[in-house]
Amino acid sequence: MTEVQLSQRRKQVLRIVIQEYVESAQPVGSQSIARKYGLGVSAATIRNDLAALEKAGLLTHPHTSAGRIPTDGGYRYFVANLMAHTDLPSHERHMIRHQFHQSRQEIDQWLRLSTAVLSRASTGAALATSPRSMTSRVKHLELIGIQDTVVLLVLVLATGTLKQQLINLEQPVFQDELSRASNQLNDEVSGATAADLPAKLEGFTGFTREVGELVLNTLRQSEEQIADRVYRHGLAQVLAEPEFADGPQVRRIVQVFEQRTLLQEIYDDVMELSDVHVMIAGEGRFGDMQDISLVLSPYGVPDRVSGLLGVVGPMRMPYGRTIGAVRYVATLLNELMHQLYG
Amino acid sequence: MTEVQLSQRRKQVLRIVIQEYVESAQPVGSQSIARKYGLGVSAATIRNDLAALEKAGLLTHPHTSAGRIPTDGGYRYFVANLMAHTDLPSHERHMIRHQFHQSRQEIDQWLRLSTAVLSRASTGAALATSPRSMTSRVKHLELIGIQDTVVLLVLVLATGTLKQQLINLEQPVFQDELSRASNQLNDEVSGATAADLPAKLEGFTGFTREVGELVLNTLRQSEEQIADRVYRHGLAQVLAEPEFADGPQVRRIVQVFEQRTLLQEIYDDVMELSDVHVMIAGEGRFGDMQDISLVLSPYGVPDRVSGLLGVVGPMRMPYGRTIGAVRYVATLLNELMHQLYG
DNA sequence: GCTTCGCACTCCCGCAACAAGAGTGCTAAA
DNA sequence: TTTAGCACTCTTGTTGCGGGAGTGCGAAGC
Repeated sequence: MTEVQLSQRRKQVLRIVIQEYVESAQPVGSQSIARKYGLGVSAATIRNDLAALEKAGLLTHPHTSAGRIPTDGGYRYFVANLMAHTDLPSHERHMIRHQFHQSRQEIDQWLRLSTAVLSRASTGAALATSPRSMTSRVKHLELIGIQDTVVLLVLVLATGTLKQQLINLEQPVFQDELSRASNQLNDEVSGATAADLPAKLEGFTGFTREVGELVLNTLRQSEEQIADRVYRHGLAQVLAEPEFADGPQVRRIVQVFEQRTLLQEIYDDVMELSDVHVMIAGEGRFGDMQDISLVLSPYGVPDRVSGLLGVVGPMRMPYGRTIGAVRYVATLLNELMHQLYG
Repeated sequence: MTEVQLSQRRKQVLRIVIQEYVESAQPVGSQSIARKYGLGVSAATIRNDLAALEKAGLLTHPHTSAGRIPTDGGYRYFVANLMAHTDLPSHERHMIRHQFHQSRQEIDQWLRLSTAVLSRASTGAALATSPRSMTSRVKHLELIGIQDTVVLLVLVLATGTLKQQLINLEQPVFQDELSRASNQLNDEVSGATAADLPAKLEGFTGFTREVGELVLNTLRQSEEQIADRVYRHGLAQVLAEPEFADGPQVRRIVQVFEQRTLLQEIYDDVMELSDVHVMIAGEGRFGDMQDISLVLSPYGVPDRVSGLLGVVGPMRMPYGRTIGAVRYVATLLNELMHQLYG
């Protein structure tokens, strides 16, 4: 992407337009800029600057005689070059950290809390996926009889993730047979990955073999799917923003918020950088995301577990603050995960 | 609640008004009724009936010269006395049943599917809670070392539900000590309820005792909280309904949809009857539920597990069809749960 | 007593006209 | 390159005016 060259003042003007528009949601005109921010030049000069910025594709105006509003490109330029990288204020950071240490020590709780915190600290709605294990390695398995012909297979992965799977049988199986099978399998299977497993299962037949195949399936599945569970919070808040006042817009953002496939698709992009990733209006790659921005970050422990978390909100978003919040929560989760999977 | 006495024709008129309004979302007037449904009387007569129904509090009109629309009370009367109890058409029932049998045999999957099916079969958004165990009885426990000082406690309840809990230790503990503790505890603890447990823990000290206390806590917690997890689906669809075109209404329904506390509060009401429960505009007991109706049903196995599932949508809702759908899905879940916990 | 007819009345809705206001774009001068 | 001036454009809010749908009511009919 070849960036446009802009004079200092024009950058300043662009920064002001975005700042004002983010605050007020109203198009901003040359006069109000000249009045509010004494740039040492007159409104007419600013008008010229605005026209230039518009020609460069960074601003637009909804109709001939309205003020300017930023385009997708304007926001991108702002985020890439102009934005002040503001960390969350320290008292907020402390409060958040405190909440995390108060919560029960569980991944589930942490992610719930993360989305709650993130949506509160931004103007958007927060999303998080449960972490995916990169190298699914079996730690332990357990077979538990629920009914005569119903058995629950519990699989503990090396990362501490639990997988469960019900097994419906034709014939009743008794607990001692279950124990035998699970002992046999535990000896072979523990420490195995999806790649190792088929070889190790060679020797087994019958029920034991059957269970082994199930373990293999579950293992493969857990490596493929990234968003076993999606945590969401704060949709009501983002719907209060004026850009989502009309029907079609509401449906757009709700769809983005509800669709799990989207996260699946974005996952690889975000994972490549290990930092916060801003996606404005779908970046041309995703369909119906007019006026919607995502601020996403990976979290986890390299080569062990990783997930996605972030904010979905209007394009007119306080990016500095939002990015700061997402980054801070991701860092916090990284710390916690590190303690687990160090 | 003392019900009003209505002539046959007036009941018929009320039924028509509701039916038409549910379809069109437009106020319905005397002429269109007379034209479309030849009741053998003129528009003027219907006008009198409408006036009477309005006096009885079953109808209202938004302004002097508009047609009539049903009130909360009108819908309640309709649901209680007038509604045709329509089952889902049999091909839909078959399709749904088929989907359930295709899905992986897991409670999690079933509930996801239930909400997907319900929102598709109604005009609303679907909700379901994970089932609560009525008598939480420990079946088995497992202690798994994740890191030197981090242990994962896995608890399998008699119902097949899994509970997990991380334990952070001061001192490293080795796997053989974990095995010893879990063997000791399994002997004592399996089959125990929250009531039995304290007595059984008397003999233990140190690490083993500590874990025992955690088990007790987890057990108690699982009996208290009803909505460990809430499944949701189809919000986008319900937001397409015309009554949710404006901002405040949207926020209202999104809040109802997102709030878990609401389900907590309604739970007991719905559990008392074992059938579908219709709540129109909050029934005066809940605050901000203008124009919103809930159709909820309990599901589960008596005295073993129970959860809640249903639809939230506009008050202007095809109640017959929706109730039929909720009832059918609940029945299906009951069957499946029965196979597990029968 | 219920039903019907006729008719005046009310209120919403859409449309057009209009004025005010905000902001632009352009030209010419500093 | 900046500035001042000015005409132009477009939105927004207000007002006024039919048209239409539906009501409410009195009087007549069954």
